[in-house]
Amino acid sequence: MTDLDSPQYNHLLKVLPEAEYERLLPHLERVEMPLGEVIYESGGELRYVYFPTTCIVSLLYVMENGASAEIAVVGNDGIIGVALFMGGGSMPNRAVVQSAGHAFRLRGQLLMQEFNRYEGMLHLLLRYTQALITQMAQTAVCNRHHSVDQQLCRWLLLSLDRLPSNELTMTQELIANMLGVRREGVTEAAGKLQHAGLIHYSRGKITVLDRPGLEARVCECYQVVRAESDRLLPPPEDELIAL
Amino acid sequence: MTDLDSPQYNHLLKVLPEAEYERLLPHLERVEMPLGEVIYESGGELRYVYFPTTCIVSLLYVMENGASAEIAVVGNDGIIGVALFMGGGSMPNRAVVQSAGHAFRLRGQLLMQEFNRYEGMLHLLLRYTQALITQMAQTAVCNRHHSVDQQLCRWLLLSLDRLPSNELTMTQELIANMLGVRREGVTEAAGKLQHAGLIHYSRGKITVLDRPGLEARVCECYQVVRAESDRLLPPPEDELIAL
DNA sequence: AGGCTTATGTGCGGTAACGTACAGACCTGA
DNA sequence: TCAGGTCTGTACGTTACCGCACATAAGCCT
Repeated sequence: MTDLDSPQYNHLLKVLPEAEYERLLPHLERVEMPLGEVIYESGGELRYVYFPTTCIVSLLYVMENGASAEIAVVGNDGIIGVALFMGGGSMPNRAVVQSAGHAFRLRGQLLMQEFNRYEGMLHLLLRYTQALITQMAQTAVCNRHHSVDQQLCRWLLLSLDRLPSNELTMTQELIANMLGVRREGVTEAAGKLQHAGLIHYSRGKITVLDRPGLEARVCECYQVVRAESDRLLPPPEDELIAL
Repeated sequence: MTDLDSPQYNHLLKVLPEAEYERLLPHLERVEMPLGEVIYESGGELRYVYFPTTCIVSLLYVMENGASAEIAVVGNDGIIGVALFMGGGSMPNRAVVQSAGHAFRLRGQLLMQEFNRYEGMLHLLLRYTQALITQMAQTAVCNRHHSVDQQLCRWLLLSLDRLPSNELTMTQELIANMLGVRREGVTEAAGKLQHAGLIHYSRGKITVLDRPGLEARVCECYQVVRAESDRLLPPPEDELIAL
């Protein structure tokens, strides 16, 4: 397994052709990503893009009345700031650190140079964006058709996939914001999972005890997203054992 | 206003640089798009991309149990087959003709040549994809937080924006499939709108009588999608009067 | 005209999630 | 050790939507 502190703990940086990675390396700046930090505000300018390594970032949409919903989640499998190379200039949603850790950031201009000049970066980023689109679409479907219980399982598994351990720091209140449901709804759903022995949590720490158990309860949405991501961006070989 | 039968009735083809459009023109094949036709099946291969002119195509996700939900809608503002140039190869969802009409199709290989060789096409398509992403994200939020009434307004307005007339051929049953709700729910919501004098419908024909009235009832989601689309891809000048 | 199909309207009980309110548990720091 | 904040558990009435069942109505074919 790649070192947790290396930029290559991020999958995109890892699978980038050697030459392109070497060019970027001197410009990658390791930054702390504390819980709750807002990386981008909706409509804000895109100075930097971020390659998460040990953190997880949520793409949130916040509505006029303050209600919110998570649209997608990005960890060491991806990049924050897709709108930059898509040509949008600004993000249409907010990006918030959902799980503290680190990321490597890169000036937008530098990424664009690489994106415009060399095929490797372009194709890689576009493939990742395609996976991100799948995740968003699946979120829409899940919001419509599945219960809070199922969505909680999906959310836990998606987070787990992006973390080195089986423990996450996250209050039920925050999870509720992500899922766009009431805090009490999460309490109830989480209570069931705890009762079934699948997780253990206390005051903002959730430990997953039985991952297969979660997978048995989750709706199809999780597997769809997972399968499409794996198809588009095969995980680094040294992680295949963990599957 | 551009001729309904011209490829340039499609906005993307219209704003494409002259030289690139000329190159594509001989390869654009006008095809009939009958109501209900499945353009792509989920997971299918992408032989052609489609530039709708007078038709509307829905991107649908169909679940294991048969329930469905519309993720986005594409008309003369866009292109069907984004996954091709994103590198996915296959679509993760189904594309169905939601309103009959015509489109121009192009072999995937030809689009890719243009995409890889000339900047105009690449940047244009990426910007459109960014708008599509916004639409998907907003669909996810709308599914979570808004009532069937509001969603119906949004859906009608999005469809209306992509049609030359104010009449659409669409049963309540089909609308229900798109929104992922019960047919009876649509009946009720549509009844309210009809009662308020905003629309008139009978047996699969819906006529919008009072567009501003719909806009007054719709949730913020519609305007967000509309604004972002206009920002990323300004509509052709000869349509600006209609705003 | 008559019968079939398809589209729409309506009503009723069931349920999942909501809004609100509050109580207990735990953690931290004075 | 006590106070105050944060996190979690629980309870209750309300609402929106669901699932089903059935009635009505409009078009279509022979």
